[in-house]
Amino acid sequence: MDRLTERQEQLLRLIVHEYVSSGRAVGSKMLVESYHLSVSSATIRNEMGELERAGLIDQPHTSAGRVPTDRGYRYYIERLIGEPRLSSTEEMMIRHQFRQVEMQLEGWMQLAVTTLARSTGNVSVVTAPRVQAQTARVKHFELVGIQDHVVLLVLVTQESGVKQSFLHWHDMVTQPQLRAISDRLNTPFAGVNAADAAALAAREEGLARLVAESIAERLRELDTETSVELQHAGLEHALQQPEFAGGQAAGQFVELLRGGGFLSALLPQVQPEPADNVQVFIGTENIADSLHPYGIVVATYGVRHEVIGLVGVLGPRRMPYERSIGSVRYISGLMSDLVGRLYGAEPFTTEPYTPGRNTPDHD
Amino acid sequence: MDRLTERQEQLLRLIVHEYVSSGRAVGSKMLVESYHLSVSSATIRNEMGELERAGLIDQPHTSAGRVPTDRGYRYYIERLIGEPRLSSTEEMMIRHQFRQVEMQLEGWMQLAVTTLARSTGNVSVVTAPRVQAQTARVKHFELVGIQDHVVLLVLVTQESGVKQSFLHWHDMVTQPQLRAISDRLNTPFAGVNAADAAALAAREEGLARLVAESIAERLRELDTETSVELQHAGLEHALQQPEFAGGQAAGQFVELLRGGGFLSALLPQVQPEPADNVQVFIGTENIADSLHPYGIVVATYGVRHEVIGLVGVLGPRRMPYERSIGSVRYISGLMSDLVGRLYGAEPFTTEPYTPGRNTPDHD
DNA sequence: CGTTAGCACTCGTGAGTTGAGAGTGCTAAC
DNA sequence: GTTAGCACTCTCAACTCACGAGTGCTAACG
Repeated sequence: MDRLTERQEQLLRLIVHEYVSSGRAVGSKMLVESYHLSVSSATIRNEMGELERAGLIDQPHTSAGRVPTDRGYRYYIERLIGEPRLSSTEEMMIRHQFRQVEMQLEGWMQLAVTTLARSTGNVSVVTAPRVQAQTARVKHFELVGIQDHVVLLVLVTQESGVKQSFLHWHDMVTQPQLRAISDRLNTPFAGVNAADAAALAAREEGLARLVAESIAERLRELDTETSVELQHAGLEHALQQPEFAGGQAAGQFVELLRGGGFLSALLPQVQPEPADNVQVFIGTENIADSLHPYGIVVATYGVRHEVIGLVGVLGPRRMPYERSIGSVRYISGLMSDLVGRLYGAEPFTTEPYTPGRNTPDHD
Repeated sequence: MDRLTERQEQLLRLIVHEYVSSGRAVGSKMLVESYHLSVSSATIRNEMGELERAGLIDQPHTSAGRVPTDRGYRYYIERLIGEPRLSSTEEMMIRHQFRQVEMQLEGWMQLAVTTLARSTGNVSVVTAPRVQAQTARVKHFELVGIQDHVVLLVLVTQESGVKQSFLHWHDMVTQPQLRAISDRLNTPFAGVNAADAAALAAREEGLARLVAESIAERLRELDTETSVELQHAGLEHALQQPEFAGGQAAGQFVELLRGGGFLSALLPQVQPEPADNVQVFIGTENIADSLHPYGIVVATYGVRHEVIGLVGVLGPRRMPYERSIGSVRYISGLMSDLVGRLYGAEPFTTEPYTPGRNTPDHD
């Protein structure tokens, strides 16, 4: 499509703004009046005709106002809003809240998702950062007796992942016994991957074998893990939107979000790198049909090539993209920074993480 | 209120059934026709007048049919449905599903909540069983080096609770160093409660002090822990209900459920013991105003006096109480049984857990 | 040639209107 | 105690209808 004239762009901007905030199709006369434009409504109509021919806006029916199309939103985002940022006071307030919470991933995620929901008035989602290493390798494991027949296995991998599971053993288990196994096996298991661990397990007997097998099992899980946990917040906002008035649409939306279909539909179209790169998918731009009714603003966060999580905003196609992009960018930068501090100082880091321009560099 | 006549009870039963399934106020003529009653609609009207005078049913407006009041539902539950059970094939299918899942609390809870939601067509909730001991005492702790400056503390209490937290230390930490601390402190800390732990911590220095303080902190958390996690499922069902048509009501509902206000509103009115005792709260019977619009069917599950969790169904006042009670009772019995197996064989158990009559005793 | 006033036309929306239907209570007869 | 009949009430869905917001087109204007 060719570049629009200055005035057409201005017009498109107004239409998007007005439609997003009011939810009703916007007409020429109303636009002239409420924005005190210096041209008549007839001129606006002519220009609107242009925009419609360019496929940027659409009318739901004759004699209704115009509504932005997916392409219209796209043009708006690409060329009309630049790189939106939150106001500095807002950034400060968010930063301040993050400083309150202790140095724990859980808390950060929780805070990120609620902040984002509040800031955008839409549903926000976040996933835990996932280590990108192809194969998990043992760093260290520990056995803790919980009950006579129950043992807790805590497995720490070289990728800084911690995984725990309960083992049930038919005989009584004592702490010294566990200590002995742990002492004997930790050395041969160091640096071992799932396949190796399974091989090692085959040579063991009794409880030690159960432990070794369980380690192999956990490693396999870490390698093949696809079920990333999705946290979300702000569902109550979305349900207020007229788009979800009928129980039908609302039900589908909730199902998508909670049933887990959302992530698997979204992930294929998200570029994992570079982090903090905000990506927007509007309506039919989404690959998966199930996402067509929605607008999505996401960014990945984390340490380059190593740990990557997802943070984003989900709502009806009619959503405040400018604000959402700004918020997602800032939150993702913040999360990258925090995760970088947690993982960044590690020896296995090969490339240092460079904070993006939206990352707070002083506090 | 005095006992109703046989026919009045039958009538109330029909009204409840009809209203719950149709959602529309039920009138005399319609009742006579669709249930082929052997009396005329006029007689029904007279009887309905009685029921209305007794406060069991109500008409939303003149010339509308009747709708059960909270007291009407209460009467229905107390005297008209006995002790509802699921069909044996249904119980079998549920039991079968539980057998598929591994011996892990997480999985059980997940399964319980989804099964209950599907079975009742409403929102279901479940909390993890919480140990009832007044003061948590250390059984054993373990330190695992995660990174140079990060240590994972795994604390096991005598009540079989496992709690973990990350410690950040300004200097580099090695595994032998951790081993030394763990060896030295595990003995004096055995059986210690929060206050004692804090006292012991005061005598330590450096990293050991950090560890000891963190243990004391965790114990204190276990003692005062009020924020029980609530899992829920079946939100999509509830949103289909006409009661939640407007975004307003739906938003409040979601907020209640996810904002955590629900549990703190519910808990004060739930009797924790005995387990598997199904309790029903209808509309204004709920103490908290925020719960007035809803009907709630809950039971506690777990081991007597020791570990207690909550499982239940939440929906609009118009909900299938009979079915919900049956489902909740069965699921709670199942969960009690499972938790009993996990905790029951423990030495700290003083009274053996006796499975209720709804507990599967053969499999 | 861009802009604008005027005009004819479309069509969704919301406010009334209206009739059908479902409901009720009451009364008198069975 | 039951029921047929009746007068009455009130919701609901359908229908009409005028309004207004919107459009595109055309002709005139600077």
